[in-house]
Amino acid sequence: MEDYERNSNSPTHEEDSDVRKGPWTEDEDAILVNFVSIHGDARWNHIARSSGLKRTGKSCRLRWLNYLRPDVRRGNITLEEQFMILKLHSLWGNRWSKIAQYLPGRTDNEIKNYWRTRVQKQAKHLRCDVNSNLFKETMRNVWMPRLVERINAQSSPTTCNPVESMVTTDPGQPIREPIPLEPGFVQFNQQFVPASELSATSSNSPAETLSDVQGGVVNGSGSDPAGQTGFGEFNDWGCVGGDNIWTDEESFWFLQDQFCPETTSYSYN
DNA sequence: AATTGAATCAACCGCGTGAGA
DNA sequence: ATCTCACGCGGTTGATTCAAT
Repeated sequence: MEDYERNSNSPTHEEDSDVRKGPWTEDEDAILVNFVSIHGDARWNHIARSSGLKRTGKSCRLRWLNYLRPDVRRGNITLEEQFMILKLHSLWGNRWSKIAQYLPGRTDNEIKNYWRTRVQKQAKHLRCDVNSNLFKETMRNVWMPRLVERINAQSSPTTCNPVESMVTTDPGQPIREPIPLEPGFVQFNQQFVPASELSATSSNSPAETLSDVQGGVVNGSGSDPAGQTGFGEFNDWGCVGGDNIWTDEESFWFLQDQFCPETTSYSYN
């Protein structure tokens, strides 16, 4: 028992067979919730031992944080959340837990999964690396403005302000606890976004601020080879429903044309 | 209806870090 | 100053679900 208590991260052989792995049962969940309500969400090895769960402290912690915690949010990632993820990832890279701090109720695991499944899929679609300049430019100049458009479009004037008016230069007023507020951040749709990023410009693209893309054409050229008004719905981007203007394939070729014209040979229908 | 491949997500693993002895 | 331990983070895996054929 002492050995087990000393190092739950490297169990001995006998302990190994005693440690449960895999999906949690409802009973286990109930036990864990009960113990956390008594002991608090710390000292995970202690909770694991004293609860009688044959789980490691690590496993208990993960289950609590990602699933059982009362304030955990489930369901689809909203457009605003997608925007935040893109924005914050462009600042901090794969700092999932840090990004998660700005998305109340979302876990680092969920955000990480979102990035890997949705965002990296788009990179694959574009046949480029997720860290490549092409992909970053696509994100900055097409997808993010497009998300802003969609966020504004879905905002009812009576219930929600357009994005432009949600951006404030006053970082001194925290909206939600326990979102940490860092100097230089601004509020965007009840979230805080680094102010410098909202007005950041790309070296080879037109100035691009949130207000620049208000309900408008993105990426300066605004060229829509199909003579239409938008860039499609990017269904793979988690945008379901709506009236698709472009197919994924058309979007792909458009983006390819924008950023890798030398490699593109195609014709639009 | 059955099969297969892709997508999704919960959970595990290894490593780094910080606190305390 | 060093060691041990617990915790947290990011990467990865594997089971399940979904969609296409």
